[in-house]
Amino acid sequence: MGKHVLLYGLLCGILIAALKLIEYRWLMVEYSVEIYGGLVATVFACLGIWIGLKLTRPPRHTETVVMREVVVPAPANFVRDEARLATLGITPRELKILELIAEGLSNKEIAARAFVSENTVKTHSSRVFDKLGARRRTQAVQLGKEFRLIP
Amino acid sequence: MGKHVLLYGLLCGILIAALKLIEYRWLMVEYSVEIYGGLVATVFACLGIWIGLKLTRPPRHTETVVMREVVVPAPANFVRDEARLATLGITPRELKILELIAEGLSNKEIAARAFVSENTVKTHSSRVFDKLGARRRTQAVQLGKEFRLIP
DNA sequence: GCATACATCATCCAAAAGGATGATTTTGCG
DNA sequence: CGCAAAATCATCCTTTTGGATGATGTATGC
Repeated sequence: MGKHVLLYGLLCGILIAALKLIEYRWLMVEYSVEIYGGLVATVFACLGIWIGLKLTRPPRHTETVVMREVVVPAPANFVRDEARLATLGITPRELKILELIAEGLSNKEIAARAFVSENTVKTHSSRVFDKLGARRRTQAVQLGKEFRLIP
Repeated sequence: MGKHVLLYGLLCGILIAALKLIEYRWLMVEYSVEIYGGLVATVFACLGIWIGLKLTRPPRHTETVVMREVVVPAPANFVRDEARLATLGITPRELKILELIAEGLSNKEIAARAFVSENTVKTHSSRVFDKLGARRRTQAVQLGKEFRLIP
């Protein structure tokens, strides 16, 4: 900011000098005042715009640490779309796996939690991906939420 | 915007009239040119600042509404938790990547959509995983939603 | 001028995920 | 009982993802 003020001062100085010069040369000429005024007006308008822009540029990192604990908008009113579930032909086990995937668990963790082998988890997830038309687990989660199969 | 231009024109008109008046009254007085110039400079500088501020003020409704057939579980009233974003130190770019991950895109697809290399996407995602405390992208999405960083 | 933050890209390596396929066991139902 | 759907597990192979680290360029702040 200090640099800007300095620059501003310098510019003003140069301007004043320039104006003095113009003044001495053109003061006698007709319409000199109008030209002079116009010049001053233009230059200062530009300068003003520049300053305005500088002033409003927000500082990059003004850490306004305001802790604000907000309860997550829990999907309390979640109702599973059983119809869609049926039309897609997704089995209960596959849905369970999808839910666990949505919780951000790895296949290994899901296997541990569901008391099955990791291979089984992979089979279920592959099937559910097929049925959802997903190619990745993140996509499966996205689609699962869209279809209201998982909260 | 049109309103602003009109207002600007009107102001200029009034100003010119005022200047004419001043001119006729004070042109004879000594130092009149200096005073005149100073006045013009001040007024136009203020005007410039005002215009600069107007220009940088983000317009209220720049967002182009694009209809999407995807009707996700109505996050109609989603408000990003900027405070949390700041405390976690997640940068805009990282947030963008997180959003694209949540849409179920692969790193390659994200790279294509964000016009960067896949390596860059991986860097951003790694950073955002670190900051979120996630080990997988599904987990990152889950946490991102919990923290209200993404819809 | 120098330190910092941010964004960008790269390389190497390991772990996880995904696709294809086949086999075995459970379970529900006519 | 016998069948079919569902669930379970495995193997092989490819792709994706994640971790660690370093380099470069560009702003910005002090």
